[in-house]
Amino acid sequence: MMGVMSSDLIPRLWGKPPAGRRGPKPALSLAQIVEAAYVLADEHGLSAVSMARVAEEVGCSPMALYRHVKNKDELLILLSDRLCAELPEPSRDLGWREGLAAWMRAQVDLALRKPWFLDLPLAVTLPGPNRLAWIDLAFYYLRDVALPAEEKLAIVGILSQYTLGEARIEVEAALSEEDNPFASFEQMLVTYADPERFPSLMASLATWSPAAPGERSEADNPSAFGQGLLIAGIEAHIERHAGCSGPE
Amino acid sequence: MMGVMSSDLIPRLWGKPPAGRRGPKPALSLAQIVEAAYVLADEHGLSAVSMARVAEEVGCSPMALYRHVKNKDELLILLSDRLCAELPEPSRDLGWREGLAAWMRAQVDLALRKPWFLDLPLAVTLPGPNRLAWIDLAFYYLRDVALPAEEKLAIVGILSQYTLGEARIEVEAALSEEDNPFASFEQMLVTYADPERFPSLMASLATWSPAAPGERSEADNPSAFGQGLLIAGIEAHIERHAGCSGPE
DNA sequence: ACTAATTTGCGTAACCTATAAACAGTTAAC
DNA sequence: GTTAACTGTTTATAGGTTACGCAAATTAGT
Repeated sequence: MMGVMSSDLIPRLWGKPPAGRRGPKPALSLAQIVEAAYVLADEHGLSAVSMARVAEEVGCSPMALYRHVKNKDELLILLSDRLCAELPEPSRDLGWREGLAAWMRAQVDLALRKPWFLDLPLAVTLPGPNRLAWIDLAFYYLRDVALPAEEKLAIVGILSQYTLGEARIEVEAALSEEDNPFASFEQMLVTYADPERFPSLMASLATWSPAAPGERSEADNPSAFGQGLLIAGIEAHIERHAGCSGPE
Repeated sequence: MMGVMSSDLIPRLWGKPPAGRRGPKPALSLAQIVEAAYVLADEHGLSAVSMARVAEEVGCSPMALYRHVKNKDELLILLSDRLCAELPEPSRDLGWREGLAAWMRAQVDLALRKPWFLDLPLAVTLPGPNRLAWIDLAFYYLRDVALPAEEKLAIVGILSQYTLGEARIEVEAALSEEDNPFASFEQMLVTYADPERFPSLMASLATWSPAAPGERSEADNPSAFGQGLLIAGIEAHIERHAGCSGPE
């Protein structure tokens, strides 16, 4: 009957100690499989990570992988947690503002270093040990901020999501070097944007100088704006709830 | 050699008038294909949207579709813009705060009505006419806010991204009715969370009462917190830049 | 106008991928 | 030893996509 929960993903994420093993010794280990996928993604992009290719790499039949992983999506979740192990921890001597900013930047930098990360179909990835350690770091920076755990969790979630978007923009910009990341967006606008159809948008954009190539509008860090906005929001929220930090 | 740009996606998104057609009259129209995909997704979920199934629906061979869309991903982009046509426009008599809140809520509500929306592999979807109209609405609410167009664009992007995450949470919660959306997250924590390994996280979570089922912690709107945070951030940014709204 | 070149729409065949199902060999527990 | 639990393989099916071929329609050349 196996009243097992819908997913053994969690034990697999955490390298569950194999229970009462009865059958033959496994020739493959999960770590080995994930590592093979990692190397493949790193060297040939995420598209090279097919079950067949991974199997070939570890020397087994493609279907053998399914004894260790429920399906390809699960392998990719494991892969994404594996990637989190590559995040370099910023200094712990930072205030929550600078700390979180560095925390975000490290993630964008990782995406720049491993662009295939953004090809992962993430959605609602359940964090594994490595990602959870990264979240723990965010909580470290927030340690002196007087907010309930659930709000901190929500904040970390929002920052993560923003970071992902920022990473996408920067990676795309880096790939089409010298080319504006909004190139296709701009082209679309100039070709089809109809002031009658999109009046508010066009009115606002009318005052926009599209930033000459090679020149950065604000600082040399285009993500500064979004980051600042989010940090400001957190600040405002903290101040607003400064007095009511008593229990209940 | 056809120095054609990498993508004819844009013309396709905008229902490009077919130029100097030379060959036989098309038996299929793009709109017809997208509509078939839309109906399939609506009735049987996104997994029912396979090239073969769509082709069957419009009465042609699977490969015929490739004369109208580059690949399945492009079909899905068209589909996602088609879905944006279903967004009901909130009242225009709202301040920017309330307007943007309603704008976000409408998107979450759409996701609740069409859960398959969240299965779309979106990433960096280039907006089509319908989505652009929706963005225009956001700019309408921001019309009296004195910020440069690029900052407004960044804000809208951040709100969109947050909304998507919020939608995911609410949809998941609605699917596992009565069940905590963080069920697996919580289970993972109680099983594996090690205070030595994740000290900051566990310290913060130690003061967390996991909210009894059926009870909502804050208001009956769990998204209030994130929305409030973002709106507060925007407010703070506006105030900070209140005086320097002059040109350059 | 008539033909030929060209361009376009669609189908067939073939390949790769993911994965379900059935199978076979292995080992520990009884 | 028998059995149950487990590992990996073989086989089969469905879906996405490329290569290619034929037919239709439009344009050019005469």
